[in-house]
Amino acid sequence: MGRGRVQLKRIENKINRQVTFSKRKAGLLKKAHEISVLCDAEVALIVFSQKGKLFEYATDSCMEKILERHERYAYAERQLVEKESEIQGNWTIEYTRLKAKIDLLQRNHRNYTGEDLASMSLKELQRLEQQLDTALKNIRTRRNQLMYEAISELQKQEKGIKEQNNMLEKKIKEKEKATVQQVAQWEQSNYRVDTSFLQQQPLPTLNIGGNYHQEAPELGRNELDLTLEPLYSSHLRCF
Amino acid sequence: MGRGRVQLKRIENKINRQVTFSKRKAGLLKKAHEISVLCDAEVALIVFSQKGKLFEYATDSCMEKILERHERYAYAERQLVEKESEIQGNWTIEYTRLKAKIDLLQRNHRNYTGEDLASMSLKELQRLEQQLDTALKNIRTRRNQLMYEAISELQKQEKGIKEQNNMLEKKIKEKEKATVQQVAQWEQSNYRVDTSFLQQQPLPTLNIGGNYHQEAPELGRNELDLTLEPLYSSHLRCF
DNA sequence: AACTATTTATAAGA
DNA sequence: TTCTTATAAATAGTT
Repeated sequence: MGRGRVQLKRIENKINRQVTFSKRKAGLLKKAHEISVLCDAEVALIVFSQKGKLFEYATDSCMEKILERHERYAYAERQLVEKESEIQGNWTIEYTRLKAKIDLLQRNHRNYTGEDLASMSLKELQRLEQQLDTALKNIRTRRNQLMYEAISELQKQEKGIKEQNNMLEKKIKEKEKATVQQVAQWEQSNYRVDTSFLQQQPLPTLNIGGNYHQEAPELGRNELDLTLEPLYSSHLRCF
Repeated sequence: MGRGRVQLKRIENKINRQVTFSKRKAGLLKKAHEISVLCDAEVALIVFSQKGKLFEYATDSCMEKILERHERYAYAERQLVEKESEIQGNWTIEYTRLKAKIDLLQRNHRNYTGEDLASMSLKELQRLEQQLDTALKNIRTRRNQLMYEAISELQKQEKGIKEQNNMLEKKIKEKEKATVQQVAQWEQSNYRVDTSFLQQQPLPTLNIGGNYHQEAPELGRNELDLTLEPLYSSHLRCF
């Protein structure tokens, strides 16, 4: 259609090519529109010029709809998008729900710390007071229990240490007794003997016996000291 | 191009429409291909027949590449999608954050109601006890204030009513006095007068005077009764 | 699907 | 880019 036959190959002359592109592009868009109207078809036409400029036609000016239809048709990619937006929707709802929950909890918590009482009725205050009173009783009971346990443990440890001490004392006395007897024997049989080494021999045995029991009591002592320290921890104060 | 002129409107004859679609579709695909080759352009053409059948042409048979380029180019829709998925990412983070917050608040709240104390250390228990004690003090102060206000209001109203009563009593006495005098006068001047109606005359005046002040005290009474009712409201117990 | 009269598109030139 | 115009191409109606 024109003054000469056209071979189906790239037009090498740049100007020619551009002009032809312009003309044919118009024709193509026109024909796309025509078939769309005449034949009730859905058409999407996308053209990028060599320079990268975009031209497009879409039936009812709804390119996205047609492209989506195409993707659904050809690649079932649409299902993916739907799934994503569904998740997104759920998240919006969930988000709102969580926010509301936090709001309520925080308001609630403020009341439980004795703040924001102005808006509460006498009835509500009495209810809150009762709840806190109960809570406080539970807490005191639990605290007392813990303290009692700690004291019991201490007493037990004290008793253990005392017993150990008694035992050690007994051993020392026995050793001393034995030593005295031995010295006496030696002195009787041989007057030249040197008794200076006897002051070192019994002591190691005494130390080894002591190590076994001394570590546990020390740990117990530390634990109790910590729990009775002044108050400073505050992860109940996050909000 | 054809034996008759064609109006740009839907071809009503179904057969004609289908035939025309078939012919024009071929022409359109051909022209799309031609411009693509001749002018070195990138073309994507999507056509859905009325029946929903898909026909497509794409330069270098690479539809997806062209569609992606289109989305990137024309609507910056790609950025939108990215932004959305970014929001989605934020939401995941936000969601986790909120969940954690709720968790902490709930654990916290359970402690504040005296539950789940087993896992708390003595130190934590003491801290909690102190907080609840303070809260309870605040709550009791506020409750006492409210009760005091209610009592004051009642006393004020009581005083008002008493004053009113005194005034009314006074009025009645004056009226009686006046009546007695009048009767005495009438009896002096005329012995035939009927005095039976005099027992009804002053009473209406007394009732009218009373209405003005009696409504307010009644309201005050109800308010106090309500606020002192037994505890049953429980929107502090949502979780 | 093929034919063909006609319309339409467009290459080349201005 | 646009207009003109000669001509190729497309296609409506027909077979």
